[in-house]
Amino acid sequence: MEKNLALFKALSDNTRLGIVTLLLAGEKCVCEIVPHAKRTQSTVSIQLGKLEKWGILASRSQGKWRYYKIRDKRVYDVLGALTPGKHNGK
Amino acid sequence: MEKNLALFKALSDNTRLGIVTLLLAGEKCVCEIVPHAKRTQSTVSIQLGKLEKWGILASRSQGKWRYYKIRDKRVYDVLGALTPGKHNGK
DNA sequence: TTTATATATTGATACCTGTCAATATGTTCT
DNA sequence: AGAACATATTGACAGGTATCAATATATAAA
Repeated sequence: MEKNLALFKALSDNTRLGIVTLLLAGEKCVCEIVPHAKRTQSTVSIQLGKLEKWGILASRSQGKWRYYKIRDKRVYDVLGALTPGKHNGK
Repeated sequence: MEKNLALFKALSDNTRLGIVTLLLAGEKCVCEIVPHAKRTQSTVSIQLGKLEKWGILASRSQGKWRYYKIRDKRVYDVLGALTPGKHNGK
C-alpha cells in the first residue's frame, strides 16, 4: 500500500501528469515533451528525472536525444480507470 | 484532465490515502478514523475537511458524531485498478 | 577544433502543505 | 447550568517542492 502512495505522488503534479499522459501514446524524446509541457526545459528535465528515479518512466539515449517511456504498468491501469464515461460521463 | 489531477493530489498524502482506503469498507465516524490513522485528532479532522471540500468524501452529522464516506466514485475505480495480482503480482 | 544542438545540473527563490498543541464549538447527559 | 465527550478551527512551525535562469555536459556537424 506504500507503493501506491508513491504512484499517486508522481501523478499529483501538473507537469508530471502531463508528461505521463503524453507518454501513454508511446515513447517520446525530451525535445517532443518540452514544447508540450508548458514549462522550461530545465523544469521538464527535472521532473523527467524524478519520474525515472521513482520507477515510473524508463529512458534510453540515442545520439543527441534521450527518449522516455512508461515503465510502471500501473500507470495504464490507473489512468485507464479514469477514462470518461464510466460513471455516466460525469 | 484537470479533475484527475485533483484526485491524485487527494490520494498523494499518506494520511489521506489511509483515510480513503479505510472508507472503502464503508462509512465511518471520525472516532473510528482517528485511531486508525496514526495522527492527531486535529490532523485527521483537517484532512477530512480537505477531502470533503474537494468532493472526494461526503459527511453527515448524527448526534455527537460525524460520519464520512466516499462520494467520488472514481476512488473505487482507481484503487480497484491497483489491486495486487494484476501484473503478475508485481 | 570550433560551432550548434540536446539534455542535465546547480543555486536561488517563493510557495505550499502537513503536523501539532491549544482552543473553540457543538452535542448529550446529569 | 455544568460536566463530559466529539469534532472543528486557529496559529505557529518545519520541511518539502516546483520553478526558473544560468551553467555544465555530451553528442553531432562543419
